[in-house]
Amino acid sequence: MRVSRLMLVTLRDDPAEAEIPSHKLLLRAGYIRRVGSGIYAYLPLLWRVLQKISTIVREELNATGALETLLPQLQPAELWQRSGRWAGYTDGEGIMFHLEDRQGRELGLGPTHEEVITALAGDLLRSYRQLPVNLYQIQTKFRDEIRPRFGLMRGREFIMKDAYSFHADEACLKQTYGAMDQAYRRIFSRCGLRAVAVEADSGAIGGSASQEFMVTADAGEDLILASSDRRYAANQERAVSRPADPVPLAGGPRAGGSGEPLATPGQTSIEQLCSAHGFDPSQTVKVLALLARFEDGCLQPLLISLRGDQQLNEVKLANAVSARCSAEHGTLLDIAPLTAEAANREGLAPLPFGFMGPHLSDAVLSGAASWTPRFLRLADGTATALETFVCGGNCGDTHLVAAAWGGIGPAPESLDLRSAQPGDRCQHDSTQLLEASRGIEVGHIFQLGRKYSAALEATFTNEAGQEEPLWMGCYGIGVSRLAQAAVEQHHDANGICWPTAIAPYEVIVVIANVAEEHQNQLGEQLYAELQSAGVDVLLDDRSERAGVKFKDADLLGIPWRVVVGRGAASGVVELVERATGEKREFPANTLQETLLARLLPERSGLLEASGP
RNA sequence: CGGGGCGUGGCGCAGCUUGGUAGCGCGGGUGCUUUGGGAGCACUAGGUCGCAGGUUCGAAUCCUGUCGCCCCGACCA
Repeated sequence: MRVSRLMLVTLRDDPAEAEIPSHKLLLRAGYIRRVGSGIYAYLPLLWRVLQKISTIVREELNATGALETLLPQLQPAELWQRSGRWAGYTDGEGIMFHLEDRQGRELGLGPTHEEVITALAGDLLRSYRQLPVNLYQIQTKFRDEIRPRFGLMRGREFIMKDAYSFHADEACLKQTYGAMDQAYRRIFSRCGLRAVAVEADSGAIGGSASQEFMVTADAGEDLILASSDRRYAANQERAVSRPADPVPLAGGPRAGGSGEPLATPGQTSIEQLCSAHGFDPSQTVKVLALLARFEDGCLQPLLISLRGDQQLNEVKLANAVSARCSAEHGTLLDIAPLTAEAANREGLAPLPFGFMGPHLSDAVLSGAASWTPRFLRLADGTATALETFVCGGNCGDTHLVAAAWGGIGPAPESLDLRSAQPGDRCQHDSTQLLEASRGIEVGHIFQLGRKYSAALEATFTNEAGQEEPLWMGCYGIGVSRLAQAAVEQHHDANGICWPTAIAPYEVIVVIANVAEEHQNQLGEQLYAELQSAGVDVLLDDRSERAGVKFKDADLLGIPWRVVVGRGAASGVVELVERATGEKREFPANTLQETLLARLLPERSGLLEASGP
């Protein structure tokens, strides 16, 4: 391709709309244009990148025996109502764009395809003899994101590879899950990305085991916690650790465990309480009042106890609340702090905010207009493990010192609700500490189990002749996000440095001065030769000054640059490697050999990392 | 949705406090010179100052409303 015909529009200044390097560079180098919030045009250069990534994804998935397909994006509401996700995905903070056709039928624009694929699988897969099957597609997904940001990182329309596998039993599912894990590692490696696999929460999709693939980058939206020996890595949403030991409260329980009242005027936070009376935060129990809202309209007050020095992990809490209530009340829509104003609107007497203890009576909820008049009481294990502690006295300006479970009432149900923090000791080895880094989630694999197949009655006949729901897995890769993540990981002050395997072009031949006939002729000749050797090559034939063309070549990030300039008359050209800046001069007639020797291994991708 | 910010030629910005009819840099076009790291000179085209009301003799500037976009939080490939 000739640069003069490429519709190349590069920008000298950073566009005001972009914040992070990859977003700025993709805009400046003419790879993308914003059409609306979270909606981008993939310009010809980026489309080539996306196609190269897609090819790698196809090759690796096909090698595992997966089948490519293409499913509809416009999906009937009825399908989603059957799986029970229509309400959750359209009400509340639902992410599904939905519409009505002129017959008044409701339709959704696919944010994911579990429903469609499971319905099809239920139709087509009837016998264990047909299993396992793994289907995938690469296409645009639509999600009404609460806040689109960072260009392609979180768009409302984006390209995703999604795959769904179907199995006769769980062992087979685990086998395919493992194969996908390996395929994903090869895909990211071939794309030139440094990616790490981390344990993850399953989120709205549900299911049991799940693992995310994170491209490490400062601009990443997720916090990864990993042990220094690399044997453990998890998303903070999911991460577990050993909490620091509490500082024991001297003297044991007082007043038979019901605690001794202490005047704490205006001391509504753990910090204020501790600094006023010399307590350590780990000697206290803090109590959070929250309100869970469900699909069926149920509003369930929550009373959560945590050790004072710990932070609540909202993902763990949401999972715990769903597990206890969703069977009766449907999808958990959200959990929000229970505020004084909300309590007032319910017609309740004021709650002792800032002085709540774990034994706050359900009586404070009696007469509530719409809430369930009983707290769901849960506690983190660090709180229930305390023999004695300081907690709120359930009336204004009073705390209880040296209270104990049993003395103030029974301990709530105990589970892991705390956020693991950088610096915490690891569970697998307490000499290892968790270290934090940031990551961009580019892939996520799930063992879904039978959630969707049971809901949509997608069954098969097993070896014993009985009908049972299919076992399912699902596996996603954010293709357009991956392209931007690659830029985030591979750029410098002058522009993008694409890994060769996903670069839009592999080589750019720059004619320094098109007015010089020698240069022109030699440039054209090299361009033709590289093309016929199967190289993806650009020819910068524009009548710009050399400096402009060099700047553009660097900004675009083409891995190899061949400069046809002063040496052209004597048949000498210069070869420059974008990533390192390394320059070497060659006789033009040996260029192709030298270049191909470098290009061929780079093209196949498999990185230094997985090396010999 | 809560909090913060911004809308002025294609892009990046100034002007707004203290109203007087719009400017700078980059980019575009033409010509000459230049030609290995975003060239120089000259000429030139291009803007209902997001939109709608209001105040005023007069509004980019002040007031009200509205729309759009960006950043921080909740959502996720």
